[in-house]
Amino acid sequence: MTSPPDSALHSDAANPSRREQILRAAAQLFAERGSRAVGVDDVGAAVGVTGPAIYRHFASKDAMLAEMLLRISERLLAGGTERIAAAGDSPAAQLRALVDFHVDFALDNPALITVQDRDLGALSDPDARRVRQLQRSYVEEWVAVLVRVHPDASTAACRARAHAVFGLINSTPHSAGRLARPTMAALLADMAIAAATA
Amino acid sequence: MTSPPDSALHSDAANPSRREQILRAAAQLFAERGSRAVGVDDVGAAVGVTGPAIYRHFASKDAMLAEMLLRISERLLAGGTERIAAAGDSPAAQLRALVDFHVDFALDNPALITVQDRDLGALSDPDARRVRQLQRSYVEEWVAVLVRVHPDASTAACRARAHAVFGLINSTPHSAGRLARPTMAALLADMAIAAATA
DNA sequence: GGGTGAGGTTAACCACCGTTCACACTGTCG
DNA sequence: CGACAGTGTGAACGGTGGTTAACCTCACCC
Repeated sequence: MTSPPDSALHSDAANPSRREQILRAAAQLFAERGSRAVGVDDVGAAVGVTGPAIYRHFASKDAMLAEMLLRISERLLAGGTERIAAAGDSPAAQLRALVDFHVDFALDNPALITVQDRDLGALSDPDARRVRQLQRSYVEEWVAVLVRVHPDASTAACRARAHAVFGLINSTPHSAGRLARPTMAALLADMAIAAATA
Repeated sequence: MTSPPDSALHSDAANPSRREQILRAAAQLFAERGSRAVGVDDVGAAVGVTGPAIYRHFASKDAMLAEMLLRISERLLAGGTERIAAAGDSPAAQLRALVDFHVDFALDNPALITVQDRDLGALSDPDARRVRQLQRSYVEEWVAVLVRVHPDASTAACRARAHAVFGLINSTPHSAGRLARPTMAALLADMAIAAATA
């Protein structure tokens, strides 16, 4: 409202639509308190409107959470696919690419990381199924690479390995901002590679 | 009820008091759905009583959660202290002792691990402070060891390292039971050591 | 200039859930 | 036997919070 240039009707990263503002604010609040502890009034207040105004943009509070989690899973899966393709054939290079990608994502979106594994259970059954399917696909990308890194290890072991590496990298929200971003990124990536290749 | 030997009035691990049964059932339910999504009636039903019966054993639902989290933090802190003392002077041996301890704890109590970092925010302010203080003490035990393992690294970096290792080991609830317990324990411990010493 | 549609507001509705209450049952102890 | 403590029950209360309804306003456009 104060800034004149709102070209069309929609978002542009720097000038996000109301809908986008709501999703971002909700992600932040959900990460801090958990989705069930955050009221629609809280989300509204965070973007300067009242609670019921939310319903002009989302069918329900659950739909908001569903869209949030679906987007995260899709971004991770798409990003993983892309990075693997760009990394060439070497398993080590592919692993490094995946690690770097996931570290960047986690450092850029700590709130999303938190919500993703805390509030999955709050989704409706069909939404939860869809999100889990995307997550599974992403995990399997990692597993495929890890199987090539450890030719004599079982797939199950590689899957456990992948989850462990996710846990390591996703610890970011817990050790918030005490280290400069590049330092933190390098530390996490080194640890992740070491754990994944141990 | 089926087993005759209920010597005094109280618990004995195999024959836990009603109070203890409630805490265990609640931990399980809280881990599965999140404390705010679990009703008092659910907890009651899980031990074969109605919801209000809970109040014969706990002052409130929040008090239940508080006791649960306090116990976890205390067990971790006490266990860590004990294992370090028993490990001798070598930093590498102390690290190995901490890792083995934490891996065992996580594999034995996946539900508690989940609740601990998902529902801390649901605690009342004074309870949350107390739990965080215990957690911090436990983290600092790890940091002290890690500082000796990495003499030229900053304390802040070692703290981030500790959180990352926790994330790695605490991934257990996500990769539930596909691997035999000893295999899983060895895998996690090896990865944790590799990450911690990278 | 009046119809239209997008986006907000306030007030009300309603379901759910933590908590309390009044009462019942069962043992033990004096 | 009768008090009493411990534990459980069903019913009721009250707050919270998601959702809907009715109404308003403004930008836009033929």
